Amino acid sequence: MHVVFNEKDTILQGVAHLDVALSLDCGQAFRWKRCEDGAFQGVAMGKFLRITQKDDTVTLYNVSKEDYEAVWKVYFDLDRDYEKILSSYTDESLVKACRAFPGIRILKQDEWEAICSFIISANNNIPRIKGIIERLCECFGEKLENGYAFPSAEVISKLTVEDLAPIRSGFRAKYIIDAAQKLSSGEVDIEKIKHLPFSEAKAELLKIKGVGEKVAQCVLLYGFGRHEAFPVDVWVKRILSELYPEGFPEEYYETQGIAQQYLFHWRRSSAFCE
DNA sequence: TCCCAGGCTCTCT
DNA sequence: AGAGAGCATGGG
Repeated sequence: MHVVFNEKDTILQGVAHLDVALSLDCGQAFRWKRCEDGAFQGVAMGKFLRITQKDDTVTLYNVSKEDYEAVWKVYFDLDRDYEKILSSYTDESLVKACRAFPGIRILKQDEWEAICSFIISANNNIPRIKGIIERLCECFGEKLENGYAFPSAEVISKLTVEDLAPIRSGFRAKYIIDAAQKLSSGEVDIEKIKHLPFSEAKAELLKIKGVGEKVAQCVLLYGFGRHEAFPVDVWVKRILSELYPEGFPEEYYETQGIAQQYLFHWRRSSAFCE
């Protein structure tokens, strides 16, 4: 991959294993919108981004070299060798899933945003998750030039369940507030979690109300970049019972979160029945 | 009207 | 330890 910085934009040429649309809209992040012209726009890491892709050329508009290096290169996981990872998958179903939707990358999202987003995801569907998060940002996030930042844990920690009524998150409101309070008080420490072994990191997240096994796995995968995390929702549960009744192959442990994302998207799509 | 959704908490065995 | 009810909301 070749990266070009012109006066305004950052352009990636010869990109391999990156499908921007698929990665931004496969159920791991909830704040991206597809524009009528096919571009994607959204806010992540406190910054607005407009991004387009044509074949193996990706353009990040109004992105400086500094922002690319510090933010978006990390967010899109561009330093990881997906060719190497995907080619290590020899399992028949997994190969099918990867071939059906090549280019999905595991986004490295903000840790707090991932915690909050996946608390909201509990017993919920993706369109409604997006709506709740959008209202959360519009009501309590900092206004940017384009859109709103994700509100900080500090801001949310001072709110009540009644304050959150406008976002219509239902029974999850009390969990959002509990998470914000535990994070802003330091009872749950993101910096500490980053350096803990997997099971201990998960145990820290489980201290938050509304965070159970599945949400914790999602947070570790999408917020902390822990690719050994393996979230099991209803779709992955179907995959496991249908295709891996003896359990998911252990040989893929280190990257099983990536495998899981391909399988999740494949099982939800019509391609699965073909 | 019913069922389902990237589940969790609480309670009862 | 494991099973089951209840939970807010809205789309199909």
